[in-house]
Amino acid sequence: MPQLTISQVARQIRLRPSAIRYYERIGLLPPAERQSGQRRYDLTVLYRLAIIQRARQLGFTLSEIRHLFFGFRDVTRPSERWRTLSKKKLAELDDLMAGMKAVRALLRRLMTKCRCDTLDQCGKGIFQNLERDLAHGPFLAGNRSHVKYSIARKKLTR
Amino acid sequence: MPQLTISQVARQIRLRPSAIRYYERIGLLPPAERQSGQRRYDLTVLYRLAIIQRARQLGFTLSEIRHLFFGFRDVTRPSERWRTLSKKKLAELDDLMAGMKAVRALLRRLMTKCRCDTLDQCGKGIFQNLERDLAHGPFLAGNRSHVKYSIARKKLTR
DNA sequence: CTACAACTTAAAGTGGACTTTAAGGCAAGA
DNA sequence: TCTTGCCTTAAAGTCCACTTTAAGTTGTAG
Repeated sequence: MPQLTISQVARQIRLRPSAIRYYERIGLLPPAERQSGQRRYDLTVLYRLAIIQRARQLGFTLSEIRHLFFGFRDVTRPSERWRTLSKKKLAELDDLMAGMKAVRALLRRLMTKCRCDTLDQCGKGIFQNLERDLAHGPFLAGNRSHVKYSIARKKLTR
Repeated sequence: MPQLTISQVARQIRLRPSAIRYYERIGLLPPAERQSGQRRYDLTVLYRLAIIQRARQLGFTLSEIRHLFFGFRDVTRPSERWRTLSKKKLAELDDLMAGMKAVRALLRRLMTKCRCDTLDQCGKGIFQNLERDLAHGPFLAGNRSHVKYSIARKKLTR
C-alpha cells in the first residue's frame, strides 16, 4: 500500500524532505515504514501534513500542533480540538492586534510630530516618559514569545 | 563627568548589563570610557538607550536602529530619519495586520464550521484545497522574516 | 564496473537578540 | 589578608523550525 517516497510527498505538499524527517524526529509524524532503509508513505501522510501546514499558517507552533494530534482523549472530535486551540490563539491574536494598533499610532505620531533637533533630544523626551510608558504595561514585547507572526518573505532560491 | 557604572545604567533603563555590552559589541553604542577596565557612562547613554528601547518596541530591528543612528548624513534631522524608517515599518505592519485578519477569519471558521469525524478527514479537505489556497499567495508565512511582533511574556524570573 | 540519483544518519549551522558560563581582575571593608 | 561585590572577556548556549553538511547506502542504467 505505501508507495510514495519522501521527496514525492515533499513535492506534493510543497515541503522539503528535511522538514518531513524533522517532523518525524520530533514525533509529529509516526515513524514511516521502510523499504530497504528508505521511508515509504501512503496518502494519509499528505492529510496529516496538510493539517500541519494549515495549522502553522494559523500561527500554531509545532508543539501546539502536537497537542492537536495527541493532547486529547481519542474520542475527542476534531471540532472540539480545533475549538480549544483556536480560542487560545484568537485571544493571543487579539492582544497582538491591539499592540500593533498602539504601535501604529506611535509610528504615525513619530512621523508627524517629532520636532527634535537631535536624536539625543528625542531620547531625552522618551527617557523622561519612561516611567509613564512602563505604567501602561508592556503592550508589545521584544521578540521572545511563542507567538510570532511574520510577513511572507520571498523563498530563498536554492 | 562620566559617573554611572553599567549596572546603574541598566537599572535606570530596565535592561540587563549584558544587553548594554551587546549593543556596544555590535556598534549600536560607542565604546564606553573605562576606569581601571570598567565602563563608565554619562547621562547621554540613557537617551540613546531610550531610543533603542522605544524603537525596538515599535518593531525595529537592531540593524534598522543602527540605520537610524548612522545611516543618514549627519545633517539629517531626526524627524526625517524617523519618517523614513516609519514609512517602511507602517507598510510592513499593514501587511501583517491584513494577514492576521485573514487568520482570524480562518480560525473562526474552523471553530464553528468543522464537522469532520476525524482529523484525517480535516486533512483531506485541506489537502484538496491546497491548490486553490496557494493561488491566493502566502498571505502569512511561517516564521522566518525580519519582522516579528510578539505578545509580551512574563519575564523569566531568575 | 562505474556512474548517478535518491535515499539514509548524526551533527552542526541559521537568524536575532540577547543570556549564561567560566575564568579572572580590582577596590573597599573587616 | 581575606572576603565581598561588582566588573571584565570570550565563547557557548537559548529559542524555534528547520536546513545544511558530511559520510555513507541502495538500486538502476549504461
